[in-house]
Amino acid sequence: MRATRPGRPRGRAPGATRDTIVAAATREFAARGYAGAGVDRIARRAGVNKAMIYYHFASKAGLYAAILRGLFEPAGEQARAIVAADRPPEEKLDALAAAIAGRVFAHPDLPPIMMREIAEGARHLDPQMLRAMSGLYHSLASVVDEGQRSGRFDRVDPLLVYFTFIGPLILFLGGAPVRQAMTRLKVAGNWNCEPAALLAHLQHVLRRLLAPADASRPCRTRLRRAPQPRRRA
Amino acid sequence: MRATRPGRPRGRAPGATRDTIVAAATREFAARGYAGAGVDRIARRAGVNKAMIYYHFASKAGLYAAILRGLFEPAGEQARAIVAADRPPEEKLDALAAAIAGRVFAHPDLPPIMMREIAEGARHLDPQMLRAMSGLYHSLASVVDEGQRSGRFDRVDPLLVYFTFIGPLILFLGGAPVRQAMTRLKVAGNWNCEPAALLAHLQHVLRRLLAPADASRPCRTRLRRAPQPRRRA
DNA sequence: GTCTATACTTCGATAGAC
DNA sequence: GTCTATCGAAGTATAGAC
Repeated sequence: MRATRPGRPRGRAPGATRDTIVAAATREFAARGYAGAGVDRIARRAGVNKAMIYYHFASKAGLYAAILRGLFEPAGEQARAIVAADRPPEEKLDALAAAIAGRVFAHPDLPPIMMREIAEGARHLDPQMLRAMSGLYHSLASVVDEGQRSGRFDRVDPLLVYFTFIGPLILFLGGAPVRQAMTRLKVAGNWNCEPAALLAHLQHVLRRLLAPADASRPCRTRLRRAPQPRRRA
Repeated sequence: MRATRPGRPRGRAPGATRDTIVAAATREFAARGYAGAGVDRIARRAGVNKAMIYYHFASKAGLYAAILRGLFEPAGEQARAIVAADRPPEEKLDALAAAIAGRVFAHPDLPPIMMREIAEGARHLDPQMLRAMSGLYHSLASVVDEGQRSGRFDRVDPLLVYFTFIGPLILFLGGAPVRQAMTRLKVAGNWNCEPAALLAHLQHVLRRLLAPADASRPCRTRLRRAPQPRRRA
């Protein structure tokens, strides 16, 4: 462990400048998107000279990629550990949901960044990062599959299960500023709830969704192969 | 009905230039966001001179606002009509889901634009448009409330019901390009399903979520007032 | 209504002193 | 590692002819 060098501006420890930049840039990218973010603004936010950003990260794109790596990559390992555990699928599902949600709660910048990255067709994501993102889905899918094979879960397309969980999670948390604006507008009484309540709700939804069906009602949500109906490439 | 004037470039009907610009700009904004979109690129996409955009819309911001108005405002009326109908709440809920989903299916540019606007904290949305957006929620909330009062629906926070529906819808449809990229990467077997299957799934989720609970199990997802746990203003 | 040419600004990136 | 100064590209917007 090295001590802070006295001669350094603001008395920063080695490597601290880099971290400061990453933190500031994460917030800037989350708030304004890749195109909307300004290197000048990031530097001002971080209290760092703009040239330092290029010294450490070579380019705006390099900085952005470094941030995405740090946000997405660690998530997969945690998920894999949960899947590998020796527990009933119901518990694994709850644990998986809690782990993913906990990660997002801890990183409020993640939802806006993910929403934008999705909206942009993952333009800034290299194959490696795409794999990292899909790993989360595969973890959940394998738990769902496990439960379905043993007859403890109803048959529902794992992809739809995944989006049923991740969709509300991301949109709700990323939408907090909008809901605040609506609350200020007196447009509704209560436009928010605690993170813990959101997680409990999503776990509840998954349990009800995957509860074995009554024999009488056929399941309508089966996996289907489909042509792309969208016009954009 | 006026005929096309022969002297006009490309033989456009009056008002057609404006519509052409709107169509091209919608795709550009959906693909690259407000900041990322270029007036030059929009003009090129539309096959129109850049000056015409300023002639019709005064500014990039004006063009964007016009597009948002056209996308968001008509949605609310359809929803209100469904709520007002004399039908059991289960059917209203299904109809509401179908109407909202149908609108999004018909406008593939809507999900990316909404995701970005949410991520940006609705920076480009004026109070009027915020009200238009919240109207959709209020319609669904009143149906949920109706069903809960009559004991046909389980007690779940309407806000969470709303996000449980809209979250997967937006994220799944907006994420189609990303899933295509993942399919190309051979990262998973099937990363897609038909719109109709998605709608059926979401209706199924809502039905199961709102099905009256067994008397034995207490409902954990109640509405709560909460302080803002997020650091961004 | 349409087009050309251009003014003005912002922004990513670099050179070079310290 | 840090800072100042600046270049060049890209982008929004306008003036003015037709």
